[in-house]
Amino acid sequence: MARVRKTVISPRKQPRQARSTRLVGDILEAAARVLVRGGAHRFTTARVAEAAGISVGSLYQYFPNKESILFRLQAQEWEQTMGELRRVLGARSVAPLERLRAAVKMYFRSECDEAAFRSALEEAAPLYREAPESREHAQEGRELMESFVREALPRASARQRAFAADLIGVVISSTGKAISSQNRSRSEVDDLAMGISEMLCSYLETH
Amino acid sequence: MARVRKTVISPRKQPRQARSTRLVGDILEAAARVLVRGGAHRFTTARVAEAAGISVGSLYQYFPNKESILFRLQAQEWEQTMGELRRVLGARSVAPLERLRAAVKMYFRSECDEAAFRSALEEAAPLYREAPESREHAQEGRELMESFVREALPRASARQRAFAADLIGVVISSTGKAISSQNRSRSEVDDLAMGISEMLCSYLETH
DNA sequence: CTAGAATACGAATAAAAAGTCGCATCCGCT
DNA sequence: AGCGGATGCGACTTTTTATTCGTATTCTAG
Repeated sequence: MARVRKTVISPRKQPRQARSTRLVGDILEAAARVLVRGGAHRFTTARVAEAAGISVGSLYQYFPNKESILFRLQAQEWEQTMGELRRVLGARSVAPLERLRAAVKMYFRSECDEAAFRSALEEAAPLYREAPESREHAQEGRELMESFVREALPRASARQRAFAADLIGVVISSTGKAISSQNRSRSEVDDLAMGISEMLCSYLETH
Repeated sequence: MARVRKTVISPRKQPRQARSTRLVGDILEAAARVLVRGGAHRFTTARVAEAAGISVGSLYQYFPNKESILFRLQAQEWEQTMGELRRVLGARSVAPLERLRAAVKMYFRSECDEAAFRSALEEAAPLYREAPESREHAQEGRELMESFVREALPRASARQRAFAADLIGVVISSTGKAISSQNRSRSEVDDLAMGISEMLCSYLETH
């Protein structure tokens, strides 16, 4: 039973000159378009190269395989979203529950506005999820939630806080995925954000 | 822009004799094993046939394509889960909120106990999701939630009820998926079920 | 018992896709 | 200018997969 799925993601070679830096950027942009247009199913290196106006050979100079392109796309998205979440949840001048509400609203909106891209990326997740880099992202998310809960529930036990952080994390991330895969209107999404953050806040208030 | 993805799912031919009936059953059992073992990624008709101890040719006598096998697996699972949900949520002798708690617990447990199968099926969803039969399932689910909410919130407006049903449906189904894909222990899952149903119930109580 | 229908078979076909490699071209530096 | 490394190329190889179809076998009705 050798389950040796070694998911290699790290770039094959660093671009040194200006043209190759541009090339890597072009590949990522084109990859996003290809992914949105055809879903994970039709995402092939040949199509990406064609959409970027380059050859497959060039693509493989900087990406060791197809998965690494998808991972880079996901990583960019993750970085941006995490930055915004950190900013919203860490705003000390605002009451914790207000911050949570704002975070949910912001996150749901981003899932809604980029629904096609996010859901396609999610569909492709099995291809890059095994990479160690992906696990780090998950860990980062957990830490963010824990530090938020530490502030929101300063008098709770560590055990209670860990549970609350897990619960909130699961609810937000999973419903967020549902939203991007369901093609909902922005107003529907705002309503859902209201409802869910209300639920989460009243949960926190009673603990 | 021809988006003609005709997802055909309906069986090619009905089994008439006993041996072919058995064969169809064998295929579905083997398919489940293959899916669990290798994920959607490694799910091929050849592997299914081999695991079932038959030939590909026989497989294609009763299934028009690979997707239809996956759909049948999903449909079986759906039928069973919907039956149990209907039973729990429809138990008139129990208070509505109690039923909701029981339903969440039951659903989460089933996701946890069959995690490998459910998450593999979810991974394969893009292959059969487009079929009209799949949309019917979603509709069925929505109707069940609406009829439950009609009972739980008899005095709410139709608009409020529709929103509550949607909210509850989204939260339960999406967190359920998260659970099956995260390989959690049963006690963790029970705790989450408690937390989430508490949230949902307190939401319903204040409306 | 036997004809014809149903079933089972699996080699063969055709399509698609990942990734490589030898060669041509370009860039920056001396 | 001209050298060496960096870059870009794309035809080609290899692997994998879905699905078909002609043939052999098994069942069942009369």
